[in-house]
Formats: sequence, C-alpha cells, structure tokens
Amino acid sequence: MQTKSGAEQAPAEAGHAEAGAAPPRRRHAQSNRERILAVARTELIRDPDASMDDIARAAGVVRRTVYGHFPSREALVAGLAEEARRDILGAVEGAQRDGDSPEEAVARFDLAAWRGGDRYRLLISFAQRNLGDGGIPAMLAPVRDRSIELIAVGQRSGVFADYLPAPVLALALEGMCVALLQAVNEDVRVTAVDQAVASLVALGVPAARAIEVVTRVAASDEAEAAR
Amino acid sequence: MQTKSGAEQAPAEAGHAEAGAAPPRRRHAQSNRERILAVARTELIRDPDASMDDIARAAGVVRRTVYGHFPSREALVAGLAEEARRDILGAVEGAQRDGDSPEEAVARFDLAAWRGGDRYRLLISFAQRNLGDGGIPAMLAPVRDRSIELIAVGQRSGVFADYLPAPVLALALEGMCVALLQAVNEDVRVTAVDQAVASLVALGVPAARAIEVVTRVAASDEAEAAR
DNA sequence: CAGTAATTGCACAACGATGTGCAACTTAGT
DNA sequence: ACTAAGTTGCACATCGTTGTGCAATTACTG
Repeated sequence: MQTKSGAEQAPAEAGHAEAGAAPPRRRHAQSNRERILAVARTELIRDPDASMDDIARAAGVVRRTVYGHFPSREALVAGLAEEARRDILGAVEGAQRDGDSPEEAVARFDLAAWRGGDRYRLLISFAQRNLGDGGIPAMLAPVRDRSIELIAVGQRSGVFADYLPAPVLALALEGMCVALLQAVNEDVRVTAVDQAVASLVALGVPAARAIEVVTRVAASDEAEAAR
Repeated sequence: MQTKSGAEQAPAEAGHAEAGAAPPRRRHAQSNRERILAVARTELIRDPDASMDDIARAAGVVRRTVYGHFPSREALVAGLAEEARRDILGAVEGAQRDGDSPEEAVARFDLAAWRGGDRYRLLISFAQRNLGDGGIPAMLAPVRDRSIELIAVGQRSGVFADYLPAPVLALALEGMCVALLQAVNEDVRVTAVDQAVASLVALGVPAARAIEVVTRVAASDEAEAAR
C-alpha cells in the first residue's frame, strides 16, 4: 500500500457527464481499452487539444497505461477515427432502400448519421483540422458523396429546391447537423427526428410534409430494429 | 550586411492566398500591426493551433516582431476577438429596420453576419474552444440573442416553421452559415445571398419567395451603401 | 495458490512553444 | 544627415507534452 492505488481512482471524479448506465467502478474488466476510447472520444470533442494526461485521468487511469494500449497519441486518434468511420459508414450504408423517394432517402440518411452521434462529430472535427494524419478527410468522403447524391436526385425530380448546387447544400446540411449534435451534448433537447426534419425543410420540403415523412421513416426503422 | 536581412522577407512566400488587391511587398508602411492581425485571422482559421512563429512568418515578419505589437499570444487572440466582436456587432445592429417583415429582418441579419466573414467564423471558433479567455462566448451572446428573437417573431406570426424552438433553429442556422463561410474559403463559390436564402428556406419559407425577398433586401442594402 | 497480464509510479530525454533581453541594423520623419 | 522607432537575429530560461524504461504492485485466470 505504498501509495493510494486501488481505491482512489475508481471514483476518480470524472468531472464530465458520462454515458449513463454503468457501475461506478468497473475497472480492469476485460477491456480497459474500450473505456479509454470512449472517454477519449468525449474528451476530444470537448477539447480537441486534450493531452494524453487529460484523457488518461478522465478515464480513471494513469497516462502510462494509455500508452500500454496505444503506442502514440496519433495511434489513439487513428483508432478513434477508424472506429468512427466504420460506425458511420455502416449506419449510412445500412440505410439504403431501393424504393425510397428522395425525401425518405434523405430522412433515413440523416437518422443514420445521427445515430453515429459523437463519433460522427468527432470525425468531422478531425477532418476540419489535421489531427492524426491526412487520411481522415478521405474517411468522410463516402458519406459526403452519398449525401450529395441523395440531394442531387431529389433536385432533379423537383422535390428539393435547387437554389444551390447539391454539394454546397450537402455541406450546409452537414454543418447544421453538427451544430444540432453539439447542442444535444450540452443542454438543448433535440432528437434525430428534429434534425432530419430540419434537413428536409432546408431542402425546400414543406415543414408539415417533412415531419410526416420523417416520423414515418423513423417509425419503420425502429420497428425494423426491434424485429 | 551581417545576414540577409532587409531584402528577403518582403517577398516571403505568403503561402496562403490573401485578400485581393495589395502591392506584393508593402512593408513597414504605417501599420505592420494591421497586417499581423489580418494574417493571424486567416491563419488561426486555417489552424486554430498555429504558433506565434507560424503567424509571424506568414505575415513576412519575425516572431520577435509580433511580440513587439502584442505582449502575448493571448493578447493577440484577444485583439482579434475584440476586432471581430466590434465588427459583427456593428454589422448586425446596423441591419435593424423598423418596417421589416420577419423575412426581411432575417435576410438583413444574415447578410450582415456574412459581411463579417472570417471575423465571424473566427469568433465562433474561439467560442467553441476556450482560446484566449472565457469571455469570448459572451461576445457572441448579443448576436445569438438577436438571431433568436428574429426567428421567434417570425414563428409567432406564422411566417416561419416552428417544428423546433427558436433557440435551436438559431443554432442550426448558425452552423449552416459557418459551414458555408468555410466553403467559400476553400473552393466552392457561395455568396451572402445564397446563405441568406438557405436560412430562410430552412425556416420554412418557400424557396422562390426566399430568393425574391433576399435579392430585394440585398439590392436595397447595396444601393444604400453606395448612396 | 501460482503464474501471468495489466496497471502503476516514478524518472528521464526530447521537442516545441512561449516570452524576454539585448545588440545590431534598417527605415521613416524632420 | 540625424534621430527615433521599428525590425531583426540570436540566446536563454521556462513550461507543457510526448514517448520510454523499469521495478513494484495489483488483479485476473487456470
């Protein structure tokens, strides 16, 4: 008992709110790595310049331990980015439906992106700066391309407004989505449906119809998930 | 001629594109300070973690010289923030018109915010992180409050959609605006009018009407400026 | 209970960034 | 031409961060 090891850093004042349900001190378990990743995610969203030490102690761990899981900060970031990439890409690709109207397609896309939540936001945050390596922006390319395509299709069929070219609209929508995602991490109460509706409205779909479409799609998605 | 002083840093490869018209090497002039501020603005937008050295050499100046104008990095950031605050606040307050409809009001507001351009974006970038001091978020509060109020008025009069509360919509619109502002700094061609139209559409105004309103307001603003 | 993997506490080197001091130099103003 | 302000080049101390090494301590597993 040389120092104050075992008992004091389990309840290490996390300081920041954490994902809800979990026993106060479940250390070691099997994957300390998972927790480090999770904490690093929220911590890097809060402050993109968080040091390894910040992250470590936020995870109730010593800095040295983090290096036991990730050889370098860059590796940690890369791991985070990769996790995010897989997650987002999977969600978006899983949202493909052949019979979808442009409105339904966009709604499903937005709902899927929202599901990524922090992961999506972090990836965009990484892409804007140059954290990790230069390959991160490329990770987002497929998602962005898909978004652009969806919008373009809707514009051609006259369902979406075309006062701006599809790539620009996609960017604007992404910015809006991130802003809302950020709001939900602070105080405001916003849901995936809200965000999807906002996207459709910004694309020129009447609000009433947007709400109708999105709620319908959301319901069907949900029912499908609980099949 | 001990070293290679006088002649070599005038044509110091600025590296990044700068505000259009300016003689290639206008050093000393009267206000090297102005240029440092301008360069720091664009440089900090590009990379929020740009070092004093990065900024200095991007301004064609040595690091030590920057410290001759600003006692510390924090002071430089504060100066930049203050400049931005004054600029944005002035633009937004100058956009007040009593007879404006909610649509016109929002259009004027957006056009004014866009005029701030980089300054607006930088201020938001500062507010999101904690650069400089903690007072920066407060600088944006008046602008945000005004934005929220404009939207709320429009919602009450039924002109704007109310599928989301005004504060949330204001945030979403801000995110969109910043995203478009960022796009214009890279490659895409977006104008203040485009952005204002996007805002109105996102608020549920039909695209055709949004375009009509914004172009009218923009034209009147412009005519007024060239009075 | 023994063995093994993980965690911990230091200590340390290497960098990069900040901020300051000072002497030499260049430029602008009168 | 002279002066004063501004700029420059370096040197230096200080800090915070990164990444490693290693021995001691826990915690899990068979």
